[in-house]
Amino acid sequence: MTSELTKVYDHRTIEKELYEWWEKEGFFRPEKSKELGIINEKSEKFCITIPLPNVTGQLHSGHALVISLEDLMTRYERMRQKETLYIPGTDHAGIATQSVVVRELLKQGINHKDLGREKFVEKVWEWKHKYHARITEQSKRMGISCDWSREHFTLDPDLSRAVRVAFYILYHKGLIYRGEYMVNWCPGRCVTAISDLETEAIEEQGQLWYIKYPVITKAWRGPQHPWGSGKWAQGATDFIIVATTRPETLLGDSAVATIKSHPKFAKYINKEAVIPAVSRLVPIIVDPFVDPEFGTGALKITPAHDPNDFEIGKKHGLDFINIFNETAQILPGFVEAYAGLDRFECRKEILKDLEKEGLLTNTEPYIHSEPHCQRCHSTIEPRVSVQWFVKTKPLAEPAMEKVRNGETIIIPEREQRRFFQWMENIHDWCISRQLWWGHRIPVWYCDDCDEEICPEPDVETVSTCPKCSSSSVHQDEDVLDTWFSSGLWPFSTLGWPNTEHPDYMRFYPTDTRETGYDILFFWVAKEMMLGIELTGQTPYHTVYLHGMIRDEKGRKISKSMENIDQYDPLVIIKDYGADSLRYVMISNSVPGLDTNYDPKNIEVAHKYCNKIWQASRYVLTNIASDEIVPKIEEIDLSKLKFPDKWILSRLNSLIKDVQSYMDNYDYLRMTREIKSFFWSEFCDWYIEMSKIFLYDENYSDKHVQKAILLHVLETFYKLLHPVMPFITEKLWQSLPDNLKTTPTIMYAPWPTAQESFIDPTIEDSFLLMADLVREVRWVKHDFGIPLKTLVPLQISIETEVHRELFKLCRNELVKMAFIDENKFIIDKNLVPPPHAARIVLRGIPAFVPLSESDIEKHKARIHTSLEKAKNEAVKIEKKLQSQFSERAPKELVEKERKNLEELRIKIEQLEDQLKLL
RNA sequence: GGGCCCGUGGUCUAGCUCGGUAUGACGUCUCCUUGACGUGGAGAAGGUCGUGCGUUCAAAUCGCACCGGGCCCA
Repeated sequence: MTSELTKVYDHRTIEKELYEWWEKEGFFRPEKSKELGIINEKSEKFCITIPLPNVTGQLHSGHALVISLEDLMTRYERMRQKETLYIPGTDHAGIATQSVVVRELLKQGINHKDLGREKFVEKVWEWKHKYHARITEQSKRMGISCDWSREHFTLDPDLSRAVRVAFYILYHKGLIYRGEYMVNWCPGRCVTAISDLETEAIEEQGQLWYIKYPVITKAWRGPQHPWGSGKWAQGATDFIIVATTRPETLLGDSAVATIKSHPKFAKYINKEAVIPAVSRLVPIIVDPFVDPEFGTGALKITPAHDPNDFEIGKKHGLDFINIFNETAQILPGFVEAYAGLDRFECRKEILKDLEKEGLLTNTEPYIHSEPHCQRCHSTIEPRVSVQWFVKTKPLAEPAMEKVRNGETIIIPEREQRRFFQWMENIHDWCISRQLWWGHRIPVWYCDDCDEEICPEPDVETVSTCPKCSSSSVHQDEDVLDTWFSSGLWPFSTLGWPNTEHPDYMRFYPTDTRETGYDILFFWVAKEMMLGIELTGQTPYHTVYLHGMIRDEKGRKISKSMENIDQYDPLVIIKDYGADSLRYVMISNSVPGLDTNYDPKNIEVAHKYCNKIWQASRYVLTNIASDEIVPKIEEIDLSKLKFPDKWILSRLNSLIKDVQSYMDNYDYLRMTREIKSFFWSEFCDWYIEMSKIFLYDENYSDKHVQKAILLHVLETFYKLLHPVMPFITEKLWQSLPDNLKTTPTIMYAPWPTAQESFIDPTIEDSFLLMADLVREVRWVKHDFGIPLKTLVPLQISIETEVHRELFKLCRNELVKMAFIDENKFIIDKNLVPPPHAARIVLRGIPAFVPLSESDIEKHKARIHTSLEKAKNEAVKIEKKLQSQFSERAPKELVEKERKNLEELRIKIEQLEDQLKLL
């Protein structure tokens, strides 16, 4: 075996090469583990599908977290000898991709509408091909162990067929319908309907305008002069005043509403008001929706342009008057002067004219929240239009049931409450989008008899109407919401609708959905609803929701930030390596909570890598290339030395703890404990103690320590592998061949604890020794004695237990504290020698006899610990004097008493020492 | 308007379900060129756990109110 490890850890020389090797060997494919005999027919399986990224996107901190967590889960389960499949893929991202391409074309002076649908879609495909490789390449840099041979794209033929089948089934069950409803319309760049979830409410400083609408009376039968003449309302005597934030919509008003008991306006109920500008006569109605406290207690009703008014309009059978074209410009036919104006320009004009006509009574500032398009940030224009919807209520109930009965659990638990809240108040899901990029709605219409046709999924196109045989039929122009195809992801990627597909039979339902809490409703809810409806099963048993990655101050990370590079995963990987990035992601994330990513942490992780590297170098350089070191199972346990027993005890405790953390998704503690074991126990103590034996020319059983060094390393690599796949694989590969039973650490069996190695007495003895070593070193420090100068030590033992503990660690104590072995005395009731430094540990007095020298430092230190002990004692005394002693559990009181007793002994001994000095 | 989350040494962070001497890291300070590592080793200092009231023998943890930051829904 060779130990050709470079002097310093350098991720650049290992990561890329290893990934290529893994991929080339096909280790990510479940078939490979079968071939190698790692798993068999009886093995359990584990399957997870990636939260599909946008095909034209690029790796950002969110993806880095996703991949870190999911690959951790995947590699862990794979090492647990499960047949493991992690499915990658990408999403066509309808609106996002289309708008990017539209913009790009515009830069070239091409309007996509001029290009036409077919040509445009071709262009988008070109774009897709160009960028598809990017996110894939970047994911690979993270070390993702997914099966690339099973990669999917939502617009590929098989997944498109899944969409057709899903639509067909839901349509014919009546779960998909077409209807005229008010939708969120983006009149900006997107020019399409979008779902509630695609909007975001932004608080804005707006205005509330008070507008007088004249009321028809016997004396005044309506305007006699044209709008804008200044005399439009001349002669009117009665007015109803409405307050609005959107005066331009009055062009589409079809009623004015108030409440029955309105002090001023009640008398106008059932009369008619005249809408300014358009001179339309509309009824004055009563509706409980009107809030008497708000504005004037009267509302203008614009059923076609406000969601509340839409409901009121339907209830009262009002006219739905659309005043805008698709980009929210005023249509002709209302007031010619306004035709073609943008909604905000029109607002200005109309206000000017209202003023002129004396109809604007008041203006006040008003903060209100308005929905904006998440993509292009335009103000949403509510619009009545014909759209396709999924009936969600019948789908939501079974999904909630699965969560209620625990078939699917959501982590963390409070997200479950959020899930229910949303599902209980779910609205029908608008699935049509006025785009060209996506799955075209598989419905045709007959131009002659208006028949609506949703043919069998494999019918490519409909050319004749089945009802009237007309050949004049056309397909719906719209495409489906991207989340419709994403909602099928956990099963469409496994071969559905072919339920005989081997992947579907083996891996469905999948095991885990890992994603951000921000898309619980966008996506997880839809996967659950569609999955249960279409496959009869919940698509996964666990939903793990992670938080958002923010900067170290908790701010959102955005491209426009200063120093954005230090948050860019690609830059981080280049400079520090994927292992370090993954470590930071995993060791700082708590389910459901946002993570503040502090660039400093990446340095810490990188140092950790180097430490791992260096410790491995120590071990490997101590083993000759032709040396055969036995495995742990092969060594004679009676030859184990104290440090060996101790580290094996610690290692097995660690394995146990890690297992429990993994079971509870507590990755923070898992990584923390592995690191502290490795650094503070294995490196700081075991490796140091191993030198006692390895560097002793008279010691002939060095193979024992070597075997243990290798065993601990090997186990440690395995425990850490799911977190840091590259460095662990690299170092694991450099271990002697007889230790390895698999070609890659990816398949090496996950460690299980061997209880028989866990020995509390040994651990206790170690702690005693470590404390004493520390104290002796302090004494040397205080008296200016070089660390390696041997000093005498006398320990006064009172109990057999202590004698036993010291007996165990005697040799190591002498070596680690640099004690003069000839002057090392452990005995009962030792009398303190003159001029000795005294050490107090657990009430065991120990002395380091010294010649008289500078003792001030030592005195000062004793004073400090005396103070500390006294303060502590006072605290406990107070506690014991309170009702604590009567009411607290006996064990606790007892424990405190014992603490106090020990402190008192300590104080006494320290005081003695001060006197002696 | 309704709901949720967060507020812990200079900085970031765990703990809060289920109350019992506050976790880890960075930074700071002291000492150490020890044959894997100075990207290292040995130590130290630093916290009224946002504020107030309450429950309790005991509150970072439970309850209420308030302040500050964020998110979601209407």
